[in-house]
Amino acid sequence: MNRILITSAIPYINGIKHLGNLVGSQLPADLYARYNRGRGREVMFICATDEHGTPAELAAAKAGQPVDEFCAEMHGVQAEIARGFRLSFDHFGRSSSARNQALTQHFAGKLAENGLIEEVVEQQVYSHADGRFLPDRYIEGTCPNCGYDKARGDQCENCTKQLDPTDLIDARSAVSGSTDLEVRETKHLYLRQSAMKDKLDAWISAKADWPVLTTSIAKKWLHDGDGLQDRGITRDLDWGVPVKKGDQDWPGMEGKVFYVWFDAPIEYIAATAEWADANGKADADWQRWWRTDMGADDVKYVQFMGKDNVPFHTLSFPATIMGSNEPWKLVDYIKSFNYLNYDGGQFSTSQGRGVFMDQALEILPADYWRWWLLSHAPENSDSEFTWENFQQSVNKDLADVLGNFVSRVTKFCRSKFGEAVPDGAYGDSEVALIDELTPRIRAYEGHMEAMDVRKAANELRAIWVAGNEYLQSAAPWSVFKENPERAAGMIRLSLNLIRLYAVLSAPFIPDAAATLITAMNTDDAWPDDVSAAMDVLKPGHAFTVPDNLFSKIADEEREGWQARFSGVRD
RNA sequence: GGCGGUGUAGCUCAGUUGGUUAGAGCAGCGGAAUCAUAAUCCGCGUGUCCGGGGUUCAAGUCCCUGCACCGCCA
Repeated sequence: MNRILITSAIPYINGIKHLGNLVGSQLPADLYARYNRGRGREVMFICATDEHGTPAELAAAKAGQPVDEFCAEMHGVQAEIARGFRLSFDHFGRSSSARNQALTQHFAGKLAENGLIEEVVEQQVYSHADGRFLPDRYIEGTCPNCGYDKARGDQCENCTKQLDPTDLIDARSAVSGSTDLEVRETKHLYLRQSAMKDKLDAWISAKADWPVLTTSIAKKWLHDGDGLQDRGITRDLDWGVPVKKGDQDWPGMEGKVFYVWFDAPIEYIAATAEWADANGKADADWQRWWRTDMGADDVKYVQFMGKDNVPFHTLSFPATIMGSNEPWKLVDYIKSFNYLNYDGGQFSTSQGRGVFMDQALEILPADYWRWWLLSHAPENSDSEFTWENFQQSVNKDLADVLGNFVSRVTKFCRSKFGEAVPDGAYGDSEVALIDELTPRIRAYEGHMEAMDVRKAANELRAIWVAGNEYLQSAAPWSVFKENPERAAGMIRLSLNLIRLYAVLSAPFIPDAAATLITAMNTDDAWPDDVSAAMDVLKPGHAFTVPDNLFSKIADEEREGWQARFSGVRD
């Protein structure tokens, strides 16, 4: 399979994500995308904003904007931050697109045709003042249990008791404060996931190579209690995909929209169609990624997400795909992540705790964050961000080991031989280094193929260290005094090593890699043959000495950030 | 209350289907070198693998139990 389809869980439109969100989906997805492109494979890397639902409506109202304008603006903000982190999406779509609307309605129609949609009448609270139905959590009142006066319709945060909105005393709308509420009957559509339980179970059971985090969460939902439950896929809202059966009206569902979790994963497909539209491509150009009857059988499809998104991607979305009875591409591998904690607690969007993506970029270039986050990715268990650890790791790995290697080699060369690759033969120590590097690079590739992010980072670091070890024992600065030609061979190898590092490191630290490629005045072809790769830069090849790749984080800086980010975001 | 997860060196973490003296990076200590961003390289770990039982020739690795922290659900 030389075509790889990669999707990252799509971030909600409401606000800017924190570093924990980033490392759980978009960043490792980008790492994998860049690696595969580096290996010469055809990659389609898709992400988007998840724009529908009540939180977006309320955030827009708070900002005094129509919800569509609000989303358009926030999409722009998130896209800009993604560029700042060098997330190399082929397309960053929007779940509110016409493409997604049509596809979502199409899937709903097919599911209905196949008897997988059930219409259910239920009771829900309607607010006359707001002119809308209110989700349970947007109804406030006094808790009948403990008397707390800001209990929510789904749960009292004070005594943690689960509530029904009708339990609340003096219930009022959390949106407007109005007490003019009424319980009304309303009809909703349910996706009959329970009818597909066995099929999903068999599918998941066959995925022995998936991370246990992924399969264990899926199995839990499949087998816990009464097993996989049907889920409502519609809501009484204005902002969303209107409920339709394909392009036909759906009697009795007028004025309702599909619930976000139904339309959000369909956006992976729709965003690829958006990509085609944006680039003047034909439908066949996106369908070859998604329709197994149009070439997608040759595609390897990998999804990246945090563990909170696993149920939707292992059960709900596959139920949608399978239930359509159409030849859509199912996911081949789901890479899931645990949570990243922040300095002893959790990152929290709602509480504004931790470092958010825009703030991170204000402080330091993307490469610093990319390197630390990926080399500490929460793969096997939750992991922890601390400022001391961040400072030490980044200073040591990036500035001291990699950056300083480049600096010492290029500056030594400039002072003794000038800014061109010197002419000198390779001896035993150079061959020995190549012999050490070759299995290391193969191991690095293996970890990248397996999406073992931390292991890949560790191997890459070891490859950087090998250069310093070599240089230290070869000691061209000493050899030069007696045998300049021998020293020239050592430096020629070291300059080629810099090029090698740039190529290998690009998925982790793309900006620094690009700087090195430019400085070395060379290309970024992958080192399939390490020996040959050590001979790309020929004697006489001109280069320039780059500025220091990474400046170090000073203690005072770290302390300042520590203080600045100790509280909550404004 | 139920279910699940985690608990390994000062810190962040690896430890495959139970099998030799439990590992890595960072920090710390000692040394070498001086090309380089006072960077680099070499050497140095007697850790109750949370506590307590148990299975086994053999357990960080399996079972039971207690404790701590964290999730999810009622």
